[in-house]
Amino acid sequence: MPELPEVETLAQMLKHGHEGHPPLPGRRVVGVSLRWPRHVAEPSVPAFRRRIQGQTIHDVSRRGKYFVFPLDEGTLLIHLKMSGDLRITQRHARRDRFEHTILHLDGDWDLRFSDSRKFGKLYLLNDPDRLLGVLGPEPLARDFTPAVLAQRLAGHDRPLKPLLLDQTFVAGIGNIYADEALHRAHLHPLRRSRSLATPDVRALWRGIRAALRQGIRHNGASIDWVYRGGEFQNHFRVYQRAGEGCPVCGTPIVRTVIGQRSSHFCPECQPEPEP
DNA sequence: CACGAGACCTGTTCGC
DNA sequence: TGCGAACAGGTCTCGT
Repeated sequence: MPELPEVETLAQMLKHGHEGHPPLPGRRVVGVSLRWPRHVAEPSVPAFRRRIQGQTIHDVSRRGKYFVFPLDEGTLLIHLKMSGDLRITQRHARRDRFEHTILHLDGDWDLRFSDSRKFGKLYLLNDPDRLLGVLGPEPLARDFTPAVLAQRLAGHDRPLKPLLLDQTFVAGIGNIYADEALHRAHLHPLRRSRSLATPDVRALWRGIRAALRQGIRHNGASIDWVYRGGEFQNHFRVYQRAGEGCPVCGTPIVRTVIGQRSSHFCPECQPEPEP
C-alpha cells in the first residue's frame, strides 16, 4: 500500500489526531504485544520489549516511506512495506486478525500495526540515520531541484522505472507514483536515465512532484481493503488502467513487466526509446 | 555497477 | 462450486 503520500497522510493523522483519536505525540508506551515477533527487525525482541517500555513518543514524521517516532531515548522507525497500516484505537476495541503488533499507550489507547503479509518492520535505533541516511533526497523538499535530479540521473545508466523505485535515488516513490510520474512526464519507463535532455528532466521533475502532491491532496490511495480515507485511486491516469483510454490521447493503456514489477503507460504519449 | 531471480508472506481475483 | 494460477502498494540478498 504505502508510498510517500500514504505514509505522509498517515503520519499527519497520527501527529494531529484523527476522528476522535488523540495525537500520538506525548503518549507513553506502557506495554507491547508481539504476535509476529519478526516484525521487530532491531534490536532483539527481548531488548525491544525492554527498551520501548515506558518511553514517551515525542513526535511523528516521515522520511521516504519510513515513519519516524523520536522517543526519550532512541528513535522508533516503522516501515509498512506492502500491506502494513497503522491506527490508533481504544485498548478494548476488537482486535482484527492482522493487527499482529501493538504498542499499548497510556490513557487506554493502542497504536496498532496491521499487516496481512507480515513484510513490515520496526526498528528501535539509537542512530536512525544508519537507515535514513542511505535514502535519496526527499522529492518534495525545496532543495530537490531539476538540477539535482539532472545530476543524479546522469550518474546512472538505467531505465527510469527501476531507477525511480530505487530508494537511494529518490526516497518515497513506489510502483503507483512511478507510473503516474512517468506518464505525466511523457517518458517511457524504459528510457535510460542518461538519455534525458534538459526538457525531459524538467518534465520528469514536474511529473514526480505533481503525482506525489496530488496523491497527498487526495489523502493517498486506498486499494482493496488496505488503508482507509484516501481516494487517489480514483485519479490514477495509468496505474492499473490497462486497456482503458489514456486521459490525454485516448490510446489504450498498456501493461508490461519491468524489473519484476508491473508497469503501466500510454504507448502514444510515452514513446518507446530506440534500443 | 547493472540486472535478474528468488525470498519473505497472505489475501483476493481470475480463468477453466 | 472448486481449484490452481496470477497478482498485489516493498525491499533484501545472491549470483552473473
